[in-house]
Amino acid sequence: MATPEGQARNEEVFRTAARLMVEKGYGATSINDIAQAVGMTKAGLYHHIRSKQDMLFQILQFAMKGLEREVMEPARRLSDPEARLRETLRLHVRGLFEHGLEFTLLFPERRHLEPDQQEVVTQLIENYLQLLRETMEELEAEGKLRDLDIGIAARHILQTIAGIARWYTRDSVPADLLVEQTVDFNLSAILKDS
Amino acid sequence: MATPEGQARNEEVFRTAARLMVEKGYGATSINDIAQAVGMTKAGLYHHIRSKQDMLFQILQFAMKGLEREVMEPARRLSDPEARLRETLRLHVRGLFEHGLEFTLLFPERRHLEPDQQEVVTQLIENYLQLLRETMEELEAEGKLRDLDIGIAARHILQTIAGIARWYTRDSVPADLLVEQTVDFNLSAILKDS
DNA sequence: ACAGCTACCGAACGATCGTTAGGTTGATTC
DNA sequence: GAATCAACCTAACGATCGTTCGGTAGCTGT
Repeated sequence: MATPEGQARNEEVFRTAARLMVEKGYGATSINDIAQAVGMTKAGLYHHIRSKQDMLFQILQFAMKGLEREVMEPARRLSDPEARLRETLRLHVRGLFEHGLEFTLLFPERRHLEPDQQEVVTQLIENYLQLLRETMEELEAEGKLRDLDIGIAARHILQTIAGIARWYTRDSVPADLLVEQTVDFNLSAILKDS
Repeated sequence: MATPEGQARNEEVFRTAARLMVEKGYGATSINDIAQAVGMTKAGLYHHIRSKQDMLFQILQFAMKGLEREVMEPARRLSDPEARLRETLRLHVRGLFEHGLEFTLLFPERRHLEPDQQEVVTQLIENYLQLLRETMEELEAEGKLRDLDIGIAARHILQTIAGIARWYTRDSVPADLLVEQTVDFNLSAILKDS
């Protein structure tokens, strides 16, 4: 893994594994499947990974860190809560198929991890929900929010966006339209009409 | 299966299998797991089922038919589109943990079925989406709908509701509040404010 | 030229997988 | 009371699972 091309190969392994797991599920994706997809034997794969379970952990961490880096961090720089929320949703939908954000679909598969690993992953998603809730609280203080339960609304917003990766195909709908529609759907749901 | 208690046992097998599959995923739920959970050997299980794959098919069909019977059919009896949509969402959330509607969480696992079985299951969900779309078209004709893409909105609505079964626990939020909040969230998202 | 290291491989490990064959039990039917 | 049948069982099938062991080819620094 020290050499550049070694690191590239390593990344290819994890990326391929993540893609297969999204397609077929963690349990249904065998080590052999992954090895064949990158053109080696399963014994060879173990030069790159510690175990199948650890690989899932790495992938989930990678996905969640991507969410943090590409969505939450840039959005947090906006002080106006409405602009921040809009930017959060926009970046999230926009980047769903970049930076490995689509691998967040594997989030439910965290049940295959050890309890303490599960907690790490759960905490990362909890951070995202917390960002949504805090922003909604600010909106409420400004009198812009509808009368609603912030915790439930945050879950619903996350569901609509994360769920896109389940049904969306590039040719069904233009990406720009999808982004616009999804942002508007969620903002209309929680903001008072102005 | 002819005797009443035999049919009850049969139902217990499928219900237990469905519950385990929701908890652990189809691939991670072994025939042995299911057999032990209902107190028999895996050989004994095969008196009740044709195959593991067929069992998943039966469960998915059962869940989708429940959606049809308990949600779509009663809602369709309402002629006013806004009332119909409200009733659809209310019945869906309300009944999420009854009539086996929570087993719709297994919908993504349809990838483990044969192609023609997959199509049957996909068609049943498509019917639900179609009901949402048709109702929204009526609302649009009445001028009550926001300017939005009906196809995308239908997906988002379904995601919010179906996703509830992933995170909801009875003690986190009162059921009545959940129903009310979810219905309002989605209606606010698509209806013009009156 | 030799040591060391990365990136693999073939072969095998025990465990578990879904599935089947063949048998036993106890209740119901004629 | 013999026959039938549902509802299980034990035992085993071949296949596949994740993982490990003991190599080896090829490059790199000395």
